[in-house]
Amino acid sequence: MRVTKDFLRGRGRNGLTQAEKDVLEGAVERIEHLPARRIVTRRGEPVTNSTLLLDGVMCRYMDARDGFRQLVALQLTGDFVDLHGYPLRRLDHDVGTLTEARVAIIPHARIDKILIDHPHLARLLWRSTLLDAALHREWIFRIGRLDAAGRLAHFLLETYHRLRAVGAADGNAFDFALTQQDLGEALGLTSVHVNRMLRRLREGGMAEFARGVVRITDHDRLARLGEFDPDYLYLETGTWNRDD
Amino acid sequence: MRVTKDFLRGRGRNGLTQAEKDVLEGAVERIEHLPARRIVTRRGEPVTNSTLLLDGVMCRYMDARDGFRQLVALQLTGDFVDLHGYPLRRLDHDVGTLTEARVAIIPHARIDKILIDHPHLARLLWRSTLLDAALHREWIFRIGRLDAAGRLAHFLLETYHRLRAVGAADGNAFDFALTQQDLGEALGLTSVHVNRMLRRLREGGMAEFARGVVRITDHDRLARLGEFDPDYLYLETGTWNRDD
DNA sequence: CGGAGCGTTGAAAGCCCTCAACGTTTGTGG
DNA sequence: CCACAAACGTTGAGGGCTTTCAACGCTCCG
Repeated sequence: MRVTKDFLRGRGRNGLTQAEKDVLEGAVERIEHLPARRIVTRRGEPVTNSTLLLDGVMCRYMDARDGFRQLVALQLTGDFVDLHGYPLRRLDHDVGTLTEARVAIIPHARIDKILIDHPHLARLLWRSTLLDAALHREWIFRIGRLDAAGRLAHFLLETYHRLRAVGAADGNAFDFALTQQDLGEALGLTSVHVNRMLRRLREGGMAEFARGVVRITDHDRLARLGEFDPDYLYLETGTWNRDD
Repeated sequence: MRVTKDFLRGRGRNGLTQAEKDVLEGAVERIEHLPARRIVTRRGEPVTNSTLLLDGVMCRYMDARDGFRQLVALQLTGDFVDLHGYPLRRLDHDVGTLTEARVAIIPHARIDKILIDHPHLARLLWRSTLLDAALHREWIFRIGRLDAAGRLAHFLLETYHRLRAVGAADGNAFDFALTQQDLGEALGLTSVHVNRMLRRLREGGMAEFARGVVRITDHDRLARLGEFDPDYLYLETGTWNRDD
């Protein structure tokens, strides 16, 4: 089984030729296991490898003066966590794990070769970094324009659709080992208020989150509350994604 | 005079060879003039050209149900407004002008050729889209973790440093033809509260904004208030020298 | 010169935060 | 298997920041 099988899965992986999948797989230098709640990269450090997340949940974040931190991205299975470090050479944020994680390490020197020898694959690598940017934009919208309940609704649906694309959502539920504090750091809220809003969603019959499992109980009303439209995820529609 | 002279100016343009500058200049199909307050591209539309902003201020934004909009990016001289539309093929947000603008149109077919023939230039184009992503991340931080005065301070400094990089800030002042409503749409605030916070910055002797001109009167205190560090702008000189 | 858009200011209401206490779950060592 | 501690989750009360609503002044331009 290829370790890169979930890269762009459900989001344009079908645009890769078999040869390109082989090239990408061959670019992996090694696999690493990371414990939960570990800082992986600090902002400003020069980076020479990029990291493909195979399993687990990681995040990118920035610290505020008051000790709180703001998540700027949540990385799930199949995501390149820091491919943007290839053109940028250093990162403007920290990277860490939230759960235990398994990652594939890809040296930048091998991406150099891809740019020269495989321009079409290079364009898809570029594209994958821009899917992250589209997520960033939606996060700006979510924090800037939605109230607390709307932000939570939007975030849960975003995560649900992303996980479904890589086959990690089972029906209307998915495993999600984040704390209410984590949710608050992603949404610009306190954990106390996240707790209250989760209760509101639960009592409204829209979504439940307990013991590391999220269940979407009324997708339509949740989407209306969070003004959620999965357009920005650039998901493939109608195609079934086999494991290759 | 090259129309692409401000592309990556102050932010890595020196990494371009003369030949690459020529290639980029040659990729321009035509120049267009746009009036102020015009919608240029609507979300979802397929895009086949990319737009380099030569002069003026443009923005990217998303509409909320309540009629308000959230800016997700502000584009200044030298910015590619929608280069991400090249790998993505369609946009997940609207694009519009705030002031009159002059733009260069670059067909995607010509970028295809750059990817094949000029991998190093391709990497710098990729990089320029990731500089936008770094701005997105900082916007998430700003809206998610700073109070209203901090957001405003941070935003004014960000704009000041970006304009300085392309030679469009004169000492501690720069022309900035936005309304307080525009600022609110960028910062997730109402125009009324923007007004109050501008007064606070003015009375605190930190910054002034009147008649389309911003003046930074105490860079250090403003930076402290906005927790601003220009690191994420990836400016070439690394300097954020005050001119006072 | 009149109107529309923008800017300014005040008062009141609402959303979210802070602080605090307590209950629940998880993990660890005896 | 139990005891215990630490982390996480839950709930209430009060306060603060921002919004809402409203009114009015200013500027610019047709």
